Amino acid sequence: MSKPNSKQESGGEQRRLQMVDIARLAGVSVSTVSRALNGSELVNAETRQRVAELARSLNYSINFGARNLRLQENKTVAVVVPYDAASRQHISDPFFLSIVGSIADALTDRGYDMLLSRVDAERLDLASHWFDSGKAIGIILIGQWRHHDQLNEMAARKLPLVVWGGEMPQQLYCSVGGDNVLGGTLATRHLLQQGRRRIAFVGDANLPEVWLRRQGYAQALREAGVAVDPALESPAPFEPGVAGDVLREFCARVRDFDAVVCCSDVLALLTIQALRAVGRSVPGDVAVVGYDDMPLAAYCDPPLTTVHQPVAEAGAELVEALLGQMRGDRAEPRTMPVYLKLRESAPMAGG
Amino acid sequence: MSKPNSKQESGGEQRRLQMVDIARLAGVSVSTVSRALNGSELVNAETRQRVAELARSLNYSINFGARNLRLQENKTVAVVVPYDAASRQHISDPFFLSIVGSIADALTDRGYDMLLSRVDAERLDLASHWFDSGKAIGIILIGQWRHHDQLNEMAARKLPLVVWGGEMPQQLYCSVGGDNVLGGTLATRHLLQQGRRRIAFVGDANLPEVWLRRQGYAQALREAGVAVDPALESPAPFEPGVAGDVLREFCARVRDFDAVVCCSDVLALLTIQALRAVGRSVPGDVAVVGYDDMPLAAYCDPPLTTVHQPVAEAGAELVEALLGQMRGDRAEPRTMPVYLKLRESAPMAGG
DNA sequence: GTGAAAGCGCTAACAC
DNA sequence: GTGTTAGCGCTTTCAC
Repeated sequence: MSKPNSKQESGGEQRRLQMVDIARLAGVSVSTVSRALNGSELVNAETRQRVAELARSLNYSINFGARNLRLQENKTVAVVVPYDAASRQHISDPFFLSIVGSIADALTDRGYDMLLSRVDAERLDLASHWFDSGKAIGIILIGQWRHHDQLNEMAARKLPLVVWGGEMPQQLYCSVGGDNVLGGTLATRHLLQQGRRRIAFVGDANLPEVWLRRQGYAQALREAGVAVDPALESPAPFEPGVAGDVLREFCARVRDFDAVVCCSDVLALLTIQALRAVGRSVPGDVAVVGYDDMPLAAYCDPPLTTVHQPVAEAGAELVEALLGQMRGDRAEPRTMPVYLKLRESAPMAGG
Repeated sequence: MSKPNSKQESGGEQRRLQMVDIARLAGVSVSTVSRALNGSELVNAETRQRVAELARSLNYSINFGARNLRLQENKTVAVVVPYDAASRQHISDPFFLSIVGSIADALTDRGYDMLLSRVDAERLDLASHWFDSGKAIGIILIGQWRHHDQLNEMAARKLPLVVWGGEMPQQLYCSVGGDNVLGGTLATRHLLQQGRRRIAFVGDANLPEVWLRRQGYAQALREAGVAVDPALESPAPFEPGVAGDVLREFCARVRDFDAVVCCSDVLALLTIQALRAVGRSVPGDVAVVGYDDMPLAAYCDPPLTTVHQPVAEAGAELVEALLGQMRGDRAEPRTMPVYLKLRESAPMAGG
């Protein structure tokens, strides 16, 4: 036997209404209620109407747990944001947060629910839990971080998975992302056009997206006949705390550069602060290009020239890729266009 | 009869493992597997071990839908972010996004899952759907917006609900928020101390939090013997697009003020832009205080003096309030301390 | 210590 | 057109 619900209903706790209650009140069977509420043609229009009204007036809504169990279906997608376990940083980069918002919209539009969670960036594979436990029918992971390998394993397990990030060689999983190589190229080419020649690069190239952006950066330099100088690279991570330290040290030690390509707007802001701390002006002494074009980029000091990422479209694209995958489509990685947004930190008229 | 699962397993789709599979492989019954996996003392230690290992090696995780249905329990909380239906803006204010991150952490720490969704700010009551449908055991709503009344109704229905926002007169629901009156007072008092006398107020006082902040603002002015001048109030909403227009118009029309208290950091940035557009400097001509102390506030131009909200603690506080409520505690509103973070936009040494 | 069986709230054959 | 019934994957009494 079993009576999980048998504990006395305490105080004002409202017992959740169920179909049997509606059925009793409407004087029909539960099947009829079920059919009526699902708009089945099988049930008399008058009955259907009556049941629907009763349910609405009683504020009844169906128990989705039960429904999903019975139907073997689920309309929940897990969105997972990795975090740095070492620093235990909160989800805070405005770009990631914007992407999450965009996904929320896209899922809502398609009638899906969104389960938001975090996972240790060193154990991306743990995200599979959401699928294995049946809590979600698929997973959207925000960023590849350092574990391309884990992602490939997950894909090999046939996990419905889409990752925001760049397309890498030997990639089994489906990724959706901005065109990182192009972004790196656009940023660098713009600086070169303004007459800058000693261009630094800020970002941790262990991350696939950064690695791709650096390719674009190197390629633009080569096109212009400028040598790539490893001394001008600062592997700052995305976490603002650590990054600030790294950049202060870098700007204090290295001074022979006149421009910087940064891999996020937050990094650009931190770079600008570090430069000012050592008495260099932006864009006068050093032109700075950011990445992401976060909503606040236009209101910074100076307003940031930055590579615009298609955040608004990203949500829809990620969701479509996931749903497509579950319909059995080939999980082709997708790369979305990016463009350079010109503002003051690296203006048109060379500084 | 029923065979919802009968559709031929297509291609590589992995069928989800269930207890019966583990049971068969372990040569025991499902009951034993269930007990073993739940660490029941009733089952032989050796068997328990064996089953646990088998399950792990097969990547089995329990089906929570079924478990919850059977146990009449659910560890999912709905977090709902209202949006402006007119402008259909994305969730974008960094402050709200930070709060969501903070809640995500707090829920994870306590073993709860988070369902994130949006709701039309004019129909906050629709958030009750998550509870009514059994998808969530409680609701955390980010902001009261204009519908104190709807929130009261929801509370009257005994909905497990906690709202981020200010404590208002005749409030039936449980709110958790920063001390808005104090925030308004601190900001205003600081400006007065720097010798400013014509202090503008930017924010839509139809929103409870803004209304409370304005009380603090007015109170500080009165303390100092300065008259409150309605001409110095600009009811800019939180949406950056609309707010930008409102503020540009305001700054073009009204010029006899030397300081501004803004109800968010984003509004502060927009105000600074609008002031510059009409040739006024910050903090030289006008000192500006923001609200929220968003992560980027320190990196703006100029770095923002702002009222720091306890974002990191907010998540835990909201979650505790919700869980407490479900344990039957009185749903007392909670007000958390705030403080003024001094930076350049309204510095100490009067300007 | 373990298994058989009932039932959580719902849907969909299958009867009538 | 509507009711009866089985069963989705799990937990737990009850029997052994």
